[in-house]
Amino acid sequence: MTERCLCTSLRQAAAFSTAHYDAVLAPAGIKITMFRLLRRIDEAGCVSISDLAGIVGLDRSTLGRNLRVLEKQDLIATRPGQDQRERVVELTDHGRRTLETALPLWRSAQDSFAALLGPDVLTILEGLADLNKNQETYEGDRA
Amino acid sequence: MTERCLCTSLRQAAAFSTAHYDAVLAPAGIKITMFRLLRRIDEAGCVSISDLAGIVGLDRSTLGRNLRVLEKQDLIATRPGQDQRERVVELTDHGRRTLETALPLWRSAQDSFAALLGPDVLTILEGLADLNKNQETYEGDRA
DNA sequence: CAAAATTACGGGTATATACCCGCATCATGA
DNA sequence: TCATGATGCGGGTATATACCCGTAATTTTG
Repeated sequence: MTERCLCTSLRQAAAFSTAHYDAVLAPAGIKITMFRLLRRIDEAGCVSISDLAGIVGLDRSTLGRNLRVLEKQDLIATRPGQDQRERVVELTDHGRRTLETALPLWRSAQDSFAALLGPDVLTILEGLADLNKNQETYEGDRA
Repeated sequence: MTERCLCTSLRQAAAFSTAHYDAVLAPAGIKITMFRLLRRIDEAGCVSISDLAGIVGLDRSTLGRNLRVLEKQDLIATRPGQDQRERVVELTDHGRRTLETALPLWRSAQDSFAALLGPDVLTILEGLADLNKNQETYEGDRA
């Protein structure tokens, strides 16, 4: 019985949780990763890709590709900003409706997952999310 | 301040931890994902892809692709098994040496990460890894 | 024993992610 | 004002992962 790799445990737990949220969100037609982006874009209103990347803590190019998928599904729209280098992102109507459909589903996934974990684990998990605080420029707000 | 998504927190924590382990393992020329596979293959001695997939809890095709990378780096060798449908995997000498180089590095990554988390979180995290127990056929052994 | 079901694998495709590089565009300072 | 440097973005490529499908081999069963 080799000692468990903490990193591997975390990765597996993340994969498990992702599958759980994805399954619950399925009726809305989006997955947890995309839900997260939509929610952040909704909050931000109208952001550049780089700014959003800072907010969500993703690489800019990663985010760009993810956004292209969302755009193809007509969930978001992008257009050049005042600064012609920027592309500015915002939700479409369809994106807003999708987000509204997804929100109670997310709520339910969140609650059932929290119940599965139990209160102790919950507290810990919230703390875990702050590991990244150093890396990320993003700060203060929670999600 | 929107409520944090537990799934996203977990995913971010996993990403952070992965970066940590990868950085520490870098001198050995492998990442934590590959280290994990090498270690399991070493334990198993000589397994088929499907069996190994069961052990590590990965999709067979995912594992197949990962193994191809390891094979290209001459860390493992594959050959057809007695059952001609199977491909059987084992470490090469280079793979074994790499694993030996990597082990103390992993140890160090594990210790520093554990220290970063603190004992409470540690206990929790070990429990988290068992979330998958249901999904996975894999059982009993730890890593 | 031959037909049918099962199993093992690879390939295609998709998601989610990162890094590096090049090309625009903007901002600055000589 | 205009060269130089910084910034924003996309593309190329790579890793890590999954699902589905087709093909080949084995096992089961009638």
